[in-house]
Amino acid sequence: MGLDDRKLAVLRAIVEDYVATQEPVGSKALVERHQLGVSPATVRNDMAVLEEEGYIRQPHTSAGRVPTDRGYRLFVDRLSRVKPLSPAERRAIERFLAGAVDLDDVVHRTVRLLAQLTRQVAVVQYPSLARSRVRHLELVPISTTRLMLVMIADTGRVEQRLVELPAPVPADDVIDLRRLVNEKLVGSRLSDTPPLVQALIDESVPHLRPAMTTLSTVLLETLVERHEERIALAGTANLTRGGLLDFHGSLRPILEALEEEVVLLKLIGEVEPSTLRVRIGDENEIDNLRAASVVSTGYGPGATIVGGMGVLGPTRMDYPGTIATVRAVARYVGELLAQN
Amino acid sequence: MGLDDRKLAVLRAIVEDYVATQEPVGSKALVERHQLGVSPATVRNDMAVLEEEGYIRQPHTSAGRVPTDRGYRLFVDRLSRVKPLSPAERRAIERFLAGAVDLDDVVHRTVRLLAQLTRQVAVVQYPSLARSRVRHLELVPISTTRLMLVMIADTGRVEQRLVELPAPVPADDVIDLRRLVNEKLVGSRLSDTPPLVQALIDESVPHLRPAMTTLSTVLLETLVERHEERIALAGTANLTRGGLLDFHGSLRPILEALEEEVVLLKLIGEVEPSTLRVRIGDENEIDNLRAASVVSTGYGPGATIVGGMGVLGPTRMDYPGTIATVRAVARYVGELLAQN
DNA sequence: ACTGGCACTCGCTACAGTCGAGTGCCAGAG
DNA sequence: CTCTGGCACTCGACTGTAGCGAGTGCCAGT
Repeated sequence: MGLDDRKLAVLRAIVEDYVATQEPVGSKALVERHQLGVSPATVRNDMAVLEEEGYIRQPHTSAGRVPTDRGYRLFVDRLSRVKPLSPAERRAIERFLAGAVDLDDVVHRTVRLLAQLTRQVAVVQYPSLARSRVRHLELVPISTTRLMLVMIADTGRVEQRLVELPAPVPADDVIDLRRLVNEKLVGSRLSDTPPLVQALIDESVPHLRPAMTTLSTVLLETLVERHEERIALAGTANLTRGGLLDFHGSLRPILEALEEEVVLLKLIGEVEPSTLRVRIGDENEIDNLRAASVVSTGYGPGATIVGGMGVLGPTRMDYPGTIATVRAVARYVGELLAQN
Repeated sequence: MGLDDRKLAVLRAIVEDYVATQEPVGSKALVERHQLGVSPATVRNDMAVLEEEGYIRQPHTSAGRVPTDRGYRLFVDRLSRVKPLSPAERRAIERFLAGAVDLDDVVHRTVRLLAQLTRQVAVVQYPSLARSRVRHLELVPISTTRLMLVMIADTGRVEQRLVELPAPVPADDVIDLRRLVNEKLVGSRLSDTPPLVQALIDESVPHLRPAMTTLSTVLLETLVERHEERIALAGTANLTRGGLLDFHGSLRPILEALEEEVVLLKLIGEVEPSTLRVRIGDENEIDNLRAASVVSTGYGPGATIVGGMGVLGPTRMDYPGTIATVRAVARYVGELLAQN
């Protein structure tokens, strides 16, 4: 229960040393590397208490201590101070993102940047369509029975889909269709479109109705319900950093999880009003990731949140550093989006 | 030099057994599992010759033999018969690809399919823009000084880019611009556009020239020169299959290579008239992949080739099976593209 | 409440010995 | 000339033993 200040200091020291050295840390080494002002024996007693409370554990009887997931949690919640980014890092972020020409480019650069700065796996969700507004819809005739539907969202995201029309539609009608859908849908949230789309069908002049129905179906099915979310990933090579000591010796489950878009979305897509989320080991809902930790946050222009981004690494990671980096990158990207 | 038929049969047996068991194979086991019709001693003599010629080697003095890259090469070139796909596999391919609604979808499904069937890492290049023809160019005004340029290629690929205009351009002029670029460029190969684009600028009426210049720059820079090629990847989790025995114990270099688009393009993008290419271990130009083999081929509607696809795995892979799968998938995708 | 001391645990390393798979070579048979 | 059986040899894998040392828990003393 009562964890006095020194015990907390000991826990902090253990976490820091273990993260740095990747080896179980013993009482003697601890008093040497940190100014705790007490003897190893005293530290041992504190350690015994910490172990009893489940914050640290011993891999083997004759080894030092290692933080448990619970220990990391306490560390993150109460013991770590935010580690301010170095000017060099700030500059790197700015420089890296400044050159982006495109939304795709922004996302791409961001994910690489995150991976590089944290030396871990980075995940970035494209601005969610559900949270975007329609800026423009374009219909491009490919043949008399085929249209390419292009949707441009206010976040800069562009999606396209081929539409197979039930019957040939002359060029003039395509113009009408384009005008209609734009009039009705521009400015609305994609998540709010279903009723609007229905109205669109109902209000169409009869000879346009079949085409409009197909068009609407595609609009709803693919743009709203399906593809919906896209994800960018980078830094998987960083998983091999710890020489397989992290992740309980097998990258398999991690790599598998990273291949599933759904899983990734779960990881970083659940954007809550809260600013930043840290999930440590067991706290992950996804079984395959029980050996990993995830630091994630939402991003977007101003206070709005249009998507998530995050970083995945071993539970034994530099939490303060990672948190600072993720937060900073998210803010920069948000500012960048706000400019457009 | 003279490798008589039996020696070749021995080599084939060694490759097959080693691929299957992942363990060095000895003379005794060989005669047991294959009907070679001779005694272990004879096989040993043959093995000695094969080793001298560099087709196999011994990991340790008291171990069995393992094929060398050169051995695999000989096996692929002269000893393996094509392994026909099982009907189940054929059906899987058809079913998997049939549901595709979109080019993106096709590529996405293809890469997953390849990874699943071969149980290795799969790479698919999107239809190369350089090899595509322009079907349509669309300009969507975002603001008075911003246009969204959308290009639709005849392969179904769609690319977009934001264009920052040097000065505001009224809506009417946008229409003119659109007409002009479409008149000039539709139907032409992207790789042939540079001169056409130049002509476009020269022939523009003066007041459109600045806008046209910017537009052309973007067109060339981003669509032709930069993004250019896109790549889809799947199955990285399969790298962990061999329990790190493959790949000389470290996935690091492989994962690193797979993160570089440029590298991937080198892998599968160099599409030659030849139908299918197998690069074994050392034969790879990319240092990081010296421990891996790559089976790649081009694909496209009919005889045209619009992109590449391939599979990467340990040198110790099932070449006949992989080759058959890659070839079959590429053909199906080609047919699918031809239908559009 | 902290400290020094001490006995104890147990993983790691080194070393020796055994086992066995696999080889190379050779003499003899076909 | 080719193949075979036999035999001695090599060397990695595995086992068991022993010593080392980091680290602990506990206790008596300040």
